[in-house]
Amino acid sequence: MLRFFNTLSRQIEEFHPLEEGKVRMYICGPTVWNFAHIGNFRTFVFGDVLRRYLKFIGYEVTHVFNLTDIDDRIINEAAARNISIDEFTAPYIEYFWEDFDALGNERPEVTPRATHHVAEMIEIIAKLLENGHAYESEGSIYYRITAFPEYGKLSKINFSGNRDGGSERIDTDKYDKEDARDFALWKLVGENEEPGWDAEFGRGRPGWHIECSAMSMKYLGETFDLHAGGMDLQFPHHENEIAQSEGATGKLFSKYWLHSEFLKIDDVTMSKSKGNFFTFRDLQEQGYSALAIRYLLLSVPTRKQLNFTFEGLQGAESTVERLRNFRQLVTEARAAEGTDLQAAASVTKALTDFEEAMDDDFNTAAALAAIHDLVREINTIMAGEGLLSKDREAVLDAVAKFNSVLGIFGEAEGGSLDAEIELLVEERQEARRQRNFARSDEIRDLLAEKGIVLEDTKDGVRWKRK
RNA sequence: GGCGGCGUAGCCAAGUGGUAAGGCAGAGGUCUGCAAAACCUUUAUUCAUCGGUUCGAUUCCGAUCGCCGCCUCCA
Repeated sequence: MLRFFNTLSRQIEEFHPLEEGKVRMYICGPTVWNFAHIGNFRTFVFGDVLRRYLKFIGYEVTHVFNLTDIDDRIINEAAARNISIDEFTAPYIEYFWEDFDALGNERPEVTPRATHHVAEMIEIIAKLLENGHAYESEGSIYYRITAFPEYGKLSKINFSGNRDGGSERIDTDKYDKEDARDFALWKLVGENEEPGWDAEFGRGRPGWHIECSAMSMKYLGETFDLHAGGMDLQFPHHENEIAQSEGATGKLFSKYWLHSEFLKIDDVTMSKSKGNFFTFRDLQEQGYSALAIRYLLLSVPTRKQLNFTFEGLQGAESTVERLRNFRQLVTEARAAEGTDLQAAASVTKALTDFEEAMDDDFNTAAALAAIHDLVREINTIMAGEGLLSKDREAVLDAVAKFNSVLGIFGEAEGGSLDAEIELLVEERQEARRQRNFARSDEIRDLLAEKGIVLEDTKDGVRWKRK
C-alpha cells in the first residue's frame, strides 16, 4: 500500500514516512483574478482525487488550498476602484468555486486568503532576517540564497549552466542584490502608497512566494506531508518556499511534492501566453458535460502531459455514459438470491487492481482499466445467467467506492418518474401491442424532443434522460 | 547553453527483460415491428530509427531523428 508515496518523493532523495493516520496537504491554486483554464483544473482535479483516495484508504486529510489574492494587479485595481481587496476578489473567487464544484471536486478544508495572513508572513521574514537568511537592501528584504546551500534540491536547477542574462528576474543591475538568484521577501512601498502593510522592517508588500510558506505552516505545521501544484510552480515558486520555510524553521518543509504536468493541444502546451486554451465554461457551452471533462482530465496519470483533443473529449462522453448505464443496469437488475463465484471474483479483482493502480504512483489510467474490466464482466453476466443478489450488492458497493475516489459516475439516478412521461411510455407500449406503429413512433419522437431516450429491451422499456 | 519529459494501433493511452491493459472510433453480432439505445465479440507478429548487451528487449545501454517543457507571468 502507498507505494506511490515513494515515487512522489523522487524529487527529494530521502524517504520520509507519513505520520500514522494523517495527511496534511497544501495545493497552490491560481491567482484569483486569472480565469483558470481547463489545464489548470487538471491539477485541482488530481488534488481532489488524491485527497479522496487518501481518505478512502483510511487517512485523515487536512487540505489547504490557496487562491492567491496578493498580486500587484489585484492590489492596484482594488485601490483604483477604492474598494477593499476582498470586495474586489469576491466575484472572481465565487466564479472559480462554481467551476471547481461543477467538476465534482470536494471543497478543501481550508481556503485561506493571503491578504489575511500578512502578519504570519512578516513573522517569517523577521526570523529570516534574524538568522541571516535574509537581508535588507534599499528598503526591501531579500532572501540570501548563499545561506541556504540546498537551494535547487527540488528542481535540480544547475545555476552555473543558466543562460547569461536569460532572465529579467535575475537582472543584478536592477536591484541591489547580493546574488542574482536572491528573491524579494518584502517589497518597499512609500508611506503614501496604498495599499501597503506596516512591518518592523518597513512599510511594504509581501514578495511572490512568502504567502505559501506562511499559510501552509500556519494550518499544517512546520513540517507537513504533501505539497502539490502545477509543473510550472516547481521553479522558482516551490524552490523558494522551501528556502524560506526551512531557512526560518531549520526543519524539513514538505515531505512530498507532486507536480501536475500540463495539457497539450495539438502537441502544443496549453497556456495563457500562447492563447491556446479552453476554459471549463467554453467546453460546457459547446455541450460537453462536466463528468466527461473530469474523466478526460483523469484518464492520463498526472505526471504525463495529456494531449487534449475533441475526439478524446467526445470519447470520454461515451465512456462516462457507459459507466452510468452500467450502474443503472445493475441497480435495476432483477437478481435472484445467491452468489456466483465468477461474479464475486470479478468484484474482488477489480477492487484489488484499482487500489494497486492508485498506490502505484497514482496510476489513474490503470485504475480506470480495472473499473472497465469489472463493467464488461458483470455486463456479460447480466446478459447471460443473470446477476445474483449478493453479487449485485457487491458490485454496487464497489461502484460506490470507485466513485467516492474518482467521482466519474456522477449522481445516481433519482428514479422519480415524471408522471407525464410514464403515461406516454405506457401509451406507446399499448400502441405497440396493437401494432399501431405510427402512434408509437410519434410518442417516441415526442419523448425524444423532451430529452427522453427509450430503450426497448427484451425485459420491457427503459428510459433515461439524455 | 543548463536541466527534464515524451515518441506504443485511426484517436486518447497503460505497461513489463520473456513475447502488447483499458477507453473512444471502426467492423461483426444479440435484441427489435423498424429504428434507436443498450450489451457482447473483434481490431498492433508489433511498441520512432539504427546499433549494442542478453538465451531473449517494446522494456536496459549508446547513437540518430522528431516532439514537448522548465530555466521568464502562467496550474
